[in-house]
Amino acid sequence: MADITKQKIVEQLKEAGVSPSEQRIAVFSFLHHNHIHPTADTIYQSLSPDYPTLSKTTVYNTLKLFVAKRLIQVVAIEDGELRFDVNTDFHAHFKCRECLEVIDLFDIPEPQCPTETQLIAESTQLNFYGICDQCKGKLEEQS
Amino acid sequence: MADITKQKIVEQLKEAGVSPSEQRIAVFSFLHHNHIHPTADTIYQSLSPDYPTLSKTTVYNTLKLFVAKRLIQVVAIEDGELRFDVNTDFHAHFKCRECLEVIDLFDIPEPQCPTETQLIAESTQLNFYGICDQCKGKLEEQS
DNA sequence: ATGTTTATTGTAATGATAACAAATCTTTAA
DNA sequence: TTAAAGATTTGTTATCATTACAATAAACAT
Repeated sequence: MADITKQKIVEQLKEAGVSPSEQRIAVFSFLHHNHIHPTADTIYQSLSPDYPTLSKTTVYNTLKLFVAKRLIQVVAIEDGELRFDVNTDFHAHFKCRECLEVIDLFDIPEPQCPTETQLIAESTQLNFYGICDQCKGKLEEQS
Repeated sequence: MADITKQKIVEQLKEAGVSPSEQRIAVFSFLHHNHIHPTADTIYQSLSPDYPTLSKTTVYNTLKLFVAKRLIQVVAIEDGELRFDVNTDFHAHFKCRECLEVIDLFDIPEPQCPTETQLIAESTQLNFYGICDQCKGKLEEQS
Protein backbone atom coordinates (compact mmCIF):
# COMPACT_ATOMS: atom_id res chain seq x y z
CA MET A 1 0.00 0.00 0.00
CA ALA A 2 2.79 2.41 0.91
CA ASP A 3 4.38 2.07 -2.50
CA ILE A 4 2.53 1.53 -5.70
CA THR A 5 4.06 1.63 -9.14
CA LYS A 6 2.90 3.96 -11.87
CA GLN A 7 1.93 0.85 -13.83
CA LYS A 8 -0.46 -0.23 -11.10
CA ILE A 9 -1.95 3.25 -10.98
CA VAL A 10 -2.61 3.20 -14.71
CA GLU A 11 -4.09 -0.28 -14.47
CA GLN A 12 -6.47 0.73 -11.68
CA LEU A 13 -7.65 3.78 -13.60
CA LYS A 14 -8.26 1.75 -16.75
CA GLU A 15 -10.12 -0.94 -14.81
CA ALA A 16 -12.45 1.74 -13.48
CA GLY A 17 -13.03 3.06 -16.97
CA VAL A 18 -10.99 6.21 -16.52
CA SER A 19 -8.52 7.04 -19.27
CA PRO A 20 -5.17 7.62 -17.62
CA SER A 21 -4.13 11.15 -18.48
CA GLU A 22 -1.01 12.68 -16.95
CA GLN A 23 -3.09 14.78 -14.57
CA ARG A 24 -5.26 11.93 -13.43
CA ILE A 25 -2.24 9.74 -12.84
CA ALA A 26 -0.66 12.54 -10.85
CA VAL A 27 -3.70 13.05 -8.63
CA PHE A 28 -4.27 9.34 -8.06
CA SER A 29 -0.58 8.81 -7.35
CA PHE A 30 -0.55 11.63 -4.86
CA LEU A 31 -3.49 10.13 -2.99
CA HIS A 32 -1.82 6.71 -3.01
CA HIS A 33 1.45 7.99 -1.64
CA ASN A 34 0.05 10.50 0.85
CA HIS A 35 -2.54 9.06 3.17
CA ILE A 36 -3.27 12.40 4.74
CA HIS A 37 -6.87 12.83 3.55
CA PRO A 38 -5.92 15.91 1.54
CA THR A 39 -8.33 18.56 0.34
CA ALA A 40 -8.52 19.50 -3.33
CA ASP A 41 -6.43 22.54 -2.55
CA THR A 42 -3.72 20.55 -0.79
CA ILE A 43 -3.47 18.26 -3.80
CA TYR A 44 -3.31 21.22 -6.15
CA GLN A 45 -0.63 22.99 -4.09
CA SER A 46 1.43 19.81 -3.82
CA LEU A 47 1.34 18.95 -7.51
CA SER A 48 1.75 22.47 -8.86
CA PRO A 49 5.56 22.56 -8.69
CA ASP A 50 5.82 19.39 -10.79
CA TYR A 51 2.87 20.20 -13.04
CA PRO A 52 3.04 23.96 -13.56
CA THR A 53 0.17 24.02 -16.06
CA LEU A 54 -2.18 22.04 -13.80
CA SER A 55 -5.41 23.84 -13.12
CA LYS A 56 -7.46 23.72 -9.98
CA THR A 57 -10.56 22.96 -12.01
CA THR A 58 -8.86 19.81 -13.27
CA VAL A 59 -8.17 18.72 -9.72
CA TYR A 60 -11.83 19.21 -8.81
CA ASN A 61 -13.04 17.45 -11.97
CA THR A 62 -10.65 14.59 -11.44
CA LEU A 63 -11.61 14.06 -7.82
CA LYS A 64 -15.29 14.13 -8.70
CA LEU A 65 -14.69 11.57 -11.43
CA PHE A 66 -12.72 9.31 -9.10
CA VAL A 67 -15.51 9.45 -6.52
CA ALA A 68 -18.13 8.63 -9.16
CA LYS A 69 -16.05 5.66 -10.31
CA ARG A 70 -15.57 4.59 -6.70
CA LEU A 71 -11.81 4.85 -6.90
CA ILE A 72 -11.70 7.11 -3.87
CA GLN A 73 -13.91 8.14 -1.00
CA VAL A 74 -15.06 11.51 0.27
CA VAL A 75 -14.35 12.19 3.92
CA ALA A 76 -16.83 14.83 5.09
CA ILE A 77 -15.38 15.37 8.54
CA GLU A 78 -15.57 19.14 8.68
CA ASP A 79 -17.68 21.69 6.92
CA GLY A 80 -16.03 23.74 4.23
CA GLU A 81 -13.30 21.27 3.36
CA LEU A 82 -13.86 18.11 1.39
CA ARG A 83 -11.17 15.54 1.98
CA PHE A 84 -10.34 12.50 -0.08
CA ASP A 85 -9.19 9.01 0.77
CA VAL A 86 -7.90 6.25 -1.56
CA ASN A 87 -9.00 3.67 0.95
CA THR A 88 -12.63 3.03 0.05
CA ASP A 89 -13.13 0.36 2.69
CA PHE A 90 -14.95 1.46 5.82
CA HIS A 91 -12.80 2.92 8.53
CA ALA A 92 -13.33 5.63 11.11
CA HIS A 93 -11.56 8.97 11.32
CA PHE A 94 -10.36 11.13 14.16
CA LYS A 95 -9.78 14.84 13.75
CA CYS A 96 -7.60 16.63 16.27
CA ARG A 97 -8.87 20.12 17.06
CA GLU A 98 -5.33 21.36 17.62
CA CYS A 99 -3.15 20.03 14.80
CA LEU A 100 -6.20 19.56 12.54
CA GLU A 101 -4.86 16.25 11.30
CA VAL A 102 -7.20 13.45 10.35
CA ILE A 103 -6.13 10.04 11.66
CA ASP A 104 -7.36 6.66 10.39
CA LEU A 105 -8.91 4.20 12.82
CA PHE A 106 -9.05 0.77 11.28
CA ASP A 107 -10.11 -1.33 14.24
CA ILE A 108 -13.68 -0.14 14.67
CA PRO A 109 -16.36 -2.35 13.12
CA GLU A 110 -18.72 -0.67 10.68
CA PRO A 111 -21.93 0.33 12.45
CA GLN A 112 -25.03 -0.98 10.74
CA CYS A 113 -28.20 0.92 9.98
CA PRO A 114 -31.08 -0.90 11.75
CA THR A 115 -33.11 -2.90 9.25
CA GLU A 116 -36.44 -1.84 10.83
CA THR A 117 -35.84 1.68 9.61
CA GLN A 118 -36.43 0.89 5.94
CA LEU A 119 -33.40 2.97 5.14
CA ILE A 120 -30.82 1.60 2.76
CA ALA A 121 -27.35 2.82 3.69
CA GLU A 122 -24.90 2.98 0.82
CA SER A 123 -22.05 4.41 2.82
CA THR A 124 -21.16 5.16 6.39
CA GLN A 125 -18.97 7.79 7.98
CA LEU A 126 -17.82 7.57 11.56
CA ASN A 127 -15.95 10.62 12.79
CA PHE A 128 -14.41 11.36 16.15
CA TYR A 129 -13.44 14.85 17.19
CA GLY A 130 -11.07 15.61 19.99
CA ILE A 131 -7.42 16.03 20.78
CA CYS A 132 -4.50 13.77 20.00
CA ASP A 133 -1.90 12.71 22.53
CA GLN A 134 0.85 14.92 21.13
CA CYS A 135 -1.24 18.06 21.17
CA LYS A 136 -2.58 17.28 24.62
CA GLY A 137 1.00 17.05 25.86
CA LYS A 138 1.92 20.37 24.31
CA LEU A 139 -1.09 22.12 25.82
CA GLU A 140 -0.34 20.78 29.32
CA GLU A 141 3.25 21.98 29.05
CA GLN A 142 2.13 25.50 28.37
CA SER A 143 -0.17 25.83 31.36
CA MET B 1 -39.79 17.29 23.77
CA ALA B 2 -42.30 18.01 21.02
CA ASP B 3 -43.68 21.00 22.88
CA ILE B 4 -41.68 23.26 25.11
CA THR B 5 -42.92 26.48 26.63
CA LYS B 6 -41.27 29.82 26.10
CA GLN B 7 -40.58 29.86 29.83
CA LYS B 8 -38.58 26.64 29.59
CA ILE B 9 -36.65 28.05 26.67
CA VAL B 10 -35.73 31.17 28.62
CA GLU B 11 -34.74 29.05 31.61
CA GLN B 12 -32.48 26.85 29.54
CA LEU B 13 -30.76 29.83 27.97
CA LYS B 14 -30.18 31.47 31.35
CA GLU B 15 -28.86 28.24 32.82
CA ALA B 16 -26.30 28.09 30.04
CA GLY B 17 -25.29 31.69 30.71
CA VAL B 18 -26.90 33.10 27.61
CA SER B 19 -29.02 36.20 28.08
CA PRO B 20 -32.39 35.50 26.49
CA SER B 21 -32.89 38.12 23.81
CA GLU B 22 -35.86 37.99 21.46
CA GLN B 23 -33.70 36.70 18.64
CA ARG B 24 -32.01 34.02 20.69
CA ILE B 25 -35.34 32.83 22.03
CA ALA B 26 -36.68 32.69 18.49
CA VAL B 27 -33.77 30.62 17.17
CA PHE B 28 -33.74 28.25 20.12
CA SER B 29 -37.52 27.87 19.91
CA PHE B 30 -37.35 27.11 16.24
CA LEU B 31 -34.79 24.38 16.83
CA HIS B 32 -36.88 22.93 19.64
CA HIS B 33 -40.06 22.81 17.59
CA ASN B 34 -38.53 21.71 14.29
CA HIS B 35 -36.34 18.68 14.57
CA ILE B 36 -35.29 18.86 10.97
CA HIS B 37 -31.59 19.61 11.46
CA PRO B 38 -31.95 22.96 9.76
CA THR B 39 -29.13 24.99 8.28
CA ALA B 40 -28.54 28.60 9.34
CA ASP B 41 -30.26 29.70 6.16
CA THR B 42 -33.34 27.56 6.78
CA ILE B 43 -33.66 29.06 10.25
CA TYR B 44 -33.24 32.56 8.87
CA GLN B 45 -35.81 32.02 6.10
CA SER B 46 -38.28 30.49 8.54
CA LEU B 47 -38.03 33.24 11.13
CA SER B 48 -37.85 36.18 8.75
CA PRO B 49 -41.64 36.59 8.30
CA ASP B 50 -42.14 36.86 12.06
CA TYR B 51 -38.95 38.81 12.75
CA PRO B 52 -38.57 41.16 9.78
CA THR B 53 -35.55 42.94 11.22
CA LEU B 54 -33.67 39.71 11.97
CA SER B 55 -30.28 39.59 10.33
CA LYS B 56 -28.55 36.53 8.99
CA THR B 57 -25.42 37.48 10.90
CA THR B 58 -27.41 37.26 14.12
CA VAL B 59 -28.52 33.76 13.23
CA TYR B 60 -24.92 32.74 12.62
CA ASN B 61 -23.72 34.44 15.81
CA THR B 62 -26.50 32.89 17.83
CA LEU B 63 -25.88 29.39 16.53
CA LYS B 64 -22.16 29.71 17.19
CA LEU B 65 -22.90 30.86 20.72
CA PHE B 66 -25.32 27.99 21.34
CA VAL B 67 -22.74 25.49 20.14
CA ALA B 68 -20.08 27.00 22.38
CA LYS B 69 -22.46 26.81 25.35
CA ARG B 70 -23.32 23.22 24.40
CA LEU B 71 -27.00 24.04 24.00
CA ILE B 72 -27.03 22.56 20.53
CA GLN B 73 -24.90 20.29 18.36
CA VAL B 74 -23.42 20.71 14.90
CA VAL B 75 -24.31 17.99 12.43
CA ALA B 76 -21.58 17.94 9.79
CA ILE B 77 -23.19 15.43 7.47
CA GLU B 78 -22.51 17.10 4.15
CA ASP B 79 -19.94 19.61 3.05
CA GLY B 80 -21.10 23.14 2.49
CA GLU B 81 -24.07 23.04 4.82
CA LEU B 82 -23.80 23.12 8.55
CA ARG B 83 -26.86 21.72 10.26
CA PHE B 84 -27.93 22.13 13.86
CA ASP B 85 -29.60 19.83 16.35
CA VAL B 86 -31.06 20.64 19.79
CA ASN B 87 -30.51 17.06 20.82
CA THR B 88 -26.95 17.05 22.11
CA ASP B 89 -27.02 13.39 23.11
CA PHE B 90 -25.29 11.00 20.74
CA HIS B 91 -27.43 9.65 17.95
CA ALA B 92 -26.74 8.69 14.37
CA HIS B 93 -28.05 10.40 11.23
CA PHE B 94 -29.18 9.16 7.86
CA LYS B 95 -29.20 11.43 4.82
CA CYS B 96 -31.31 10.42 1.83
CA ARG B 97 -29.65 11.30 -1.45
CA GLU B 98 -33.03 11.90 -3.10
CA CYS B 99 -35.14 13.98 -0.69
CA LEU B 100 -32.01 15.26 1.10
CA GLU B 101 -33.70 14.89 4.46
CA VAL B 102 -31.69 13.99 7.54
CA ILE B 103 -33.29 11.36 9.71
CA ASP B 104 -32.46 10.61 13.35
CA LEU B 105 -31.43 7.11 14.37
CA PHE B 106 -31.62 6.73 18.12
CA ASP B 107 -31.07 3.01 18.51
CA ILE B 108 -27.44 2.76 17.57
CA PRO B 109 -24.96 2.67 20.45
CA GLU B 110 -22.21 5.28 20.41
CA PRO B 111 -19.04 3.79 18.91
CA GLN B 112 -16.01 4.20 21.13
CA CYS B 113 -12.58 5.36 20.11
CA PRO B 114 -10.14 2.56 21.01
CA THR B 115 -8.17 3.45 24.14
CA GLU B 116 -4.88 2.17 22.70
CA THR B 117 -4.89 5.04 20.22
CA GLN B 118 -4.15 7.73 22.82
CA LEU B 119 -6.80 9.84 21.18
CA ILE B 120 -9.34 11.56 23.37
CA ALA B 121 -12.67 11.84 21.60
CA GLU B 122 -14.84 14.73 22.72
CA SER B 123 -17.64 14.09 20.27
CA THR B 124 -18.69 11.50 17.74
CA GLN B 125 -20.63 11.72 14.50
CA LEU B 126 -22.07 8.68 12.81
CA ASN B 127 -23.61 9.35 9.43
CA PHE B 128 -25.28 7.02 6.98
CA TYR B 129 -25.85 7.99 3.37
CA GLY B 130 -28.31 6.26 1.11
CA ILE B 131 -31.91 6.27 0.07
CA CYS B 132 -35.04 6.23 2.18
CA ASP B 133 -37.94 3.89 1.63
CA GLN B 134 -40.27 6.53 0.20
CA CYS B 135 -37.78 7.77 -2.36
CA LYS B 136 -36.83 4.23 -3.30
CA GLY B 137 -40.47 3.53 -4.05
CA LYS B 138 -40.82 6.63 -6.18
CA LEU B 139 -37.72 5.79 -8.19
CA GLU B 140 -38.91 2.24 -8.87
CA GLU B 141 -42.29 3.53 -10.03
CA GLN B 142 -40.65 5.71 -12.64
CA SER B 143 -38.56 3.01 -14.28
C1' DA C 1 -29.38 60.42 33.51
C1' DT C 2 -25.08 58.91 31.61
C1' DG C 3 -21.49 56.11 30.53
C1' DT C 4 -20.34 51.18 29.58
C1' DT C 5 -21.03 46.78 28.09
C1' DT C 6 -23.61 43.64 25.16
C1' DA C 7 -26.39 42.43 21.17
C1' DT C 8 -27.92 43.26 16.60
C1' DT C 9 -27.59 44.78 12.06
C1' DG C 10 -25.97 45.56 7.15
C1' DT C 11 -22.33 45.50 4.18
C1' DA C 12 -18.26 43.87 2.49
C1' DA C 13 -14.66 40.16 2.38
C1' DT C 14 -13.27 35.41 2.12
C1' DG C 15 -12.77 30.91 0.48
C1' DA C 16 -14.35 26.56 -1.44
C1' DT C 17 -16.60 24.77 -5.25
C1' DA C 18 -19.11 24.79 -9.73
C1' DA C 19 -20.33 26.62 -14.42
C1' DC C 20 -18.84 27.76 -18.57
C1' DA C 21 -16.57 28.34 -22.84
C1' DA C 22 -12.26 28.32 -25.17
C1' DA C 23 -8.11 25.77 -26.14
C1' DT C 24 -5.61 21.54 -26.46
C1' DC C 25 -4.91 16.81 -26.81
C1' DT C 26 -6.51 11.99 -28.42
C1' DT C 27 -8.78 8.94 -31.02
C1' DT C 28 -11.14 7.44 -35.03
C1' DA C 29 -12.06 6.86 -39.64
C1' DA C 30 -11.60 8.19 -44.17
C1' DT D 1 -1.58 10.98 -43.19
C1' DT D 2 -5.01 13.93 -42.12
C1' DA D 3 -9.27 15.92 -40.80
C1' DA D 4 -13.20 15.63 -38.01
C1' DA D 5 -15.16 14.23 -33.58
C1' DG D 6 -14.75 13.51 -28.94
C1' DA D 7 -12.51 13.91 -24.55
C1' DT D 8 -9.71 16.54 -21.43
C1' DT D 9 -7.72 20.54 -19.60
C1' DT D 10 -7.53 25.25 -18.66
C1' DG D 11 -8.61 30.05 -17.00
C1' DT D 12 -12.11 33.00 -15.86
C1' DT D 13 -16.22 34.03 -13.81
C1' DA D 14 -20.17 33.00 -10.82
C1' DT D 15 -22.19 31.16 -6.71
C1' DC D 16 -22.98 30.24 -2.12
C1' DA D 17 -22.07 29.66 2.81
C1' DT D 18 -19.77 31.77 6.25
C1' DT D 19 -17.05 35.35 8.63
C1' DA D 20 -15.11 40.05 9.56
C1' DC D 21 -15.99 44.41 10.59
C1' DA D 22 -17.86 48.64 11.90
C1' DA D 23 -21.90 51.15 13.06
C1' DT D 24 -26.18 51.26 15.48
C1' DA D 25 -29.26 50.03 19.12
C1' DA D 26 -30.49 48.04 23.38
C1' DA D 27 -29.62 46.66 28.20
C1' DC D 28 -27.28 47.40 32.34
C1' DA D 29 -24.86 49.59 36.06
C1' DT D 30 -23.22 53.57 38.39
